[in-house]
Amino acid sequence: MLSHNSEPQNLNELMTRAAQIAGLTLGELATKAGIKVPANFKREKGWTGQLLELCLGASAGSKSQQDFAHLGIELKTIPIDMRGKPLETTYVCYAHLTHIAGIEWHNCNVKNKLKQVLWVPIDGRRDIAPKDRIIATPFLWSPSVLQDQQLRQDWEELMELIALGKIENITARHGQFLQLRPKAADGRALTDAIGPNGTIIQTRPRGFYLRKEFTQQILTDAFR
DNA sequence: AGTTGATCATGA
DNA sequence: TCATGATCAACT
Repeated sequence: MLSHNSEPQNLNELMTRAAQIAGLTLGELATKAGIKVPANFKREKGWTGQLLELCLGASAGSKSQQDFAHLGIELKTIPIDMRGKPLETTYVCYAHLTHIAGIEWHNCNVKNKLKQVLWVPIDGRRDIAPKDRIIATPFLWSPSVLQDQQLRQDWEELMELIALGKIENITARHGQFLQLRPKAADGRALTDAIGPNGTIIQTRPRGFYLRKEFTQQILTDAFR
């Protein structure tokens, strides 16, 4: 990175910066940052998110917390098509599969990550070269009472299955708005989980993801 | 191995 | 065509 912007000191500063990148292509933004855009994302899948972290001044290296911890804001890019529809699900956080006693919705990672999100929609159509993909208008979002309830219901259903040792029965088809899917370097990665009868088993690491139907609603509300 | 940033690619 | 399951890279 040639220019990692300083951390925005307040919400106003963050939103001003975000507004200034709207309409730029990833190529134009990358030039400002002094980096090159990959021809495709077959290898650098998280490149766009990292470019935005760089340009908006997200606290780099500070993992397992919000991108702008002092502001309580999480940054998320979301690929959209010409009509503004999400092209991918949205990763939320890693799912802990053991030591889950005492974790409730109100103090869980999913709820905390999504308290306040700065969404940055970006044209993600694959027939457009990454350098030509245009950044749409970023906006701040917090879950509505209904959205919180929707996520909570899915989360509780998934966590109950995990707690009951049924992780291997969970597929991405569970959950209406929040789903659980593999999240690892490859299929060989393993982590501890609760198995049948409370034994510890090894399974593929998982992560929580927002379904497109959920993020579509967020986008619709934001631009309505 | 865990966790962040995500998109890819194949089967249905 | 599309979502699920798999995968890639960086950093700790």
